[in-house]
Amino acid sequence: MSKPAAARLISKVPSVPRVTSRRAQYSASTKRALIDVAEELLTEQGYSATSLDQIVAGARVTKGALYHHFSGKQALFEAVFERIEAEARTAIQAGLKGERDPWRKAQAGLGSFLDVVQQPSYRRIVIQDGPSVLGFERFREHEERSTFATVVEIVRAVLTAGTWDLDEEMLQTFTRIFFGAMSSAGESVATSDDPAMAALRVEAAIGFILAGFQSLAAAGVPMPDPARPVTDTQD
Amino acid sequence: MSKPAAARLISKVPSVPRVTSRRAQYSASTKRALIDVAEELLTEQGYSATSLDQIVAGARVTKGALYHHFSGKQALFEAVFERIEAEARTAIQAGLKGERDPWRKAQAGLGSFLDVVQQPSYRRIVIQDGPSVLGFERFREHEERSTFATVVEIVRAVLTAGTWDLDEEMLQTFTRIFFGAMSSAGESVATSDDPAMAALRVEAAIGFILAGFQSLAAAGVPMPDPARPVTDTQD
DNA sequence: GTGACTCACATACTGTCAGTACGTACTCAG
DNA sequence: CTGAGTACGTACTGACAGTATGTGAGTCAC
Repeated sequence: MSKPAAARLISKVPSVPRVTSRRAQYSASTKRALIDVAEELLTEQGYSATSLDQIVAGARVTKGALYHHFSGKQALFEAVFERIEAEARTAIQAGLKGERDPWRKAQAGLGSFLDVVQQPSYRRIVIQDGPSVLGFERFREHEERSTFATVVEIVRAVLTAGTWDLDEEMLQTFTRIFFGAMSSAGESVATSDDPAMAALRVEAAIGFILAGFQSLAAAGVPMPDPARPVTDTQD
Repeated sequence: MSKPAAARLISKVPSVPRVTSRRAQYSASTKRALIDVAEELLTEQGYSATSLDQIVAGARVTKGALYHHFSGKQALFEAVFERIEAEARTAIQAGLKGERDPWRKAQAGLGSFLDVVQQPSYRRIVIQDGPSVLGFERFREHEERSTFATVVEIVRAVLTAGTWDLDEEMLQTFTRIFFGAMSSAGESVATSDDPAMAALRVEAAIGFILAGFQSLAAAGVPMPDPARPVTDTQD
């Protein structure tokens, strides 16, 4: 009994033209199954508490299959990580759709981010285990390409709307700050007893900070330039 | 040879009154040695890449000694973690000393925080491995008791100086936001090619945000209250 | 001082798990 | 039909966290 049955589940092979072979479909299916099971177990138990034996058992294959598709445990983790982050990115960008005003765009982006960050898989795999398993370098690289890249554009829109002309360095700095603020705030929302209320508070607080920006813009206060000494900003 | 010589290094046993027994001193010394070696190796290699065999070899004891003092690898990590965080806290509070004005206090606190966050041991053990090894719950508990507690007081001072009366919930929210902002900014400083310049940029950016607060305070803009529906703060 | 007792380790072992080496069935091009 | 390559399965190894148990050096009561 239970000879590890490889993948099936390819229900409707279209009798129409052969674009990929059945073998390739089987292969892709087992790879997907591995990622699916891994995501579930990694979310529930975390990286170190999840064994490869558990994963391959859940996917009804053996370690041979796993090591055929992935170079190791970390690579499998990274595949799961990438999928979750990609989903998060599209969710956030979907929330931005339609918003034209930079300030409202920022608020909308924050809202969808606060939704994303409450998903257990995102919290556990991306936020909690991500930096440790991938190392900070690789983690940062992923970030830059996904959610962070989205935040950069929002912050850019907000700051240029404030009529400040900014060099790229300061834009990066502001984005890092806002990104960190949102991550930390999102985490407090996720762990709150009343996430909905906590989310409202976060949105209010960030809104207040943005209002401060608007106030400074209205008053014509210039963006500080750390390249020049502090004393006199203008001659 | 090389029978694992237990701790010595108790150089000057005072012939004066017995406050602790020699045994207790030996014991405390080997415990310290374990924590010292563990901190070094954990900083260099990270948690999972550091084996207990390495640590006990470095401390010139055996696993028996380690498991006598600590319940396991995680407990040893936590001891190291606590010491590093305690040092960070005192360093930050030392930087606050003397500053009376809340706004200057915030800037000073930020400055010392940016110093702390550049230490390899803090970055690796607290920021990178901490959440994953301890789990988010325990990590948060440590945070609340150390650096976070300091930030709460700074933020409270700043906000009350802005003449806003705030409920505790919003204070917590603002603190979370600032704490996250500082952590993320600090990390970008630490990984920067030119940390000194990056630190200046971060200080300028946070200063700008604080200036926004001051501007709102001057204009008499009230603190938003998410408990009540959105009132129009804009023109 | 001397035995009893306990603490602070050391030694030897076990179970678990990531990773590897190698065999094999199945598919597909020619 | 056949050789080749893919997509696995099986069996094993080394490393490592944790445990069970032994032991000798302090410490203390008398």
